[in-house]
Amino acid sequence: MPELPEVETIAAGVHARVHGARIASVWTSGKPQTFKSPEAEIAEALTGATIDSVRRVGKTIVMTVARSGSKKQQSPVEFLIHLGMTGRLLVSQPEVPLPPHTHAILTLADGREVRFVDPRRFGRLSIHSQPATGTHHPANYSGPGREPLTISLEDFIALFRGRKTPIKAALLNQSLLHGVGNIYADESLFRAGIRPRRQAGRLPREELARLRSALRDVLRRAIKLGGSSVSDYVDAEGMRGYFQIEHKVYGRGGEPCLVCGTPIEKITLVGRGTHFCPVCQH
DNA sequence: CGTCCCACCTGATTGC
DNA sequence: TGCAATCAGGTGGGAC
Repeated sequence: MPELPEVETIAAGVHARVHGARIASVWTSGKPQTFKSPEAEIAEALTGATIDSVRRVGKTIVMTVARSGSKKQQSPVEFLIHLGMTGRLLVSQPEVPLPPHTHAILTLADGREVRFVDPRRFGRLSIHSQPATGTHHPANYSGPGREPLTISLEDFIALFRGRKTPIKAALLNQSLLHGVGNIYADESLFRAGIRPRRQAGRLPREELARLRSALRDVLRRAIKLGGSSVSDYVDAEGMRGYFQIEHKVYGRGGEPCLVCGTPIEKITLVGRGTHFCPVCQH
């Protein structure tokens, strides 16, 4: 479900509400598929720890916790939350009824609950212990991909060099770029005037430059509007985003292009619904 | 290694 | 109305 802007919105919202809070207890659902680390390990690492920060890396939410305690300084621990298609991370008062498909609850010392809810169970939870000292590089949460908001033009162009795959498939490939999913791939290609089936490696640098800035603009604007709520996406407080109002092609198959009036085409590409304007995109 | 395709799940919507 | 088919914001693994 959620792509970079939605995950960014959720992580920022959860951070604002819970950083500095102590985790009093942890409950997990026992659905094995959800947990990439053993549930006991997750519960043990988080119980009694303090939440330092919650941030986004690619489409992954990284909660960093510290276990200050009687023992000497312990290594920091990172709780990784990937939302899959339908995952939600909510901060709720305990009296708010538990939604169906709740798979983990971190109960905070003040009684509030951080809840992970995920009907389709494509989401994943894992725990990651960092070495306390040393010169290791940061954990490779989402593979080697680059962040689309900070990558330089030269590096962006280099990502696609020699690739025969359609540009849309390349945008969705998380080992190239982090955080781009189906909505923002279609929207950025429309804004850059590029057809989704074009071979990535054959796009001239001028078009790739347009694509890079279109992608940045779209992602930044979507973050400003709190993400896209297509069906059930909500932020940490259960609020919907508003970027879907500005979608120009995603979900608009058959409807007139907002620029030229031609019906938007919907095709299947790399197994995903793909929307584009046959006139505005070349 | 690069690329394609399917499996993994539930729920909402569409179509007969 | 009822029920089956189809479609969803993602990823990881196996086949080629």
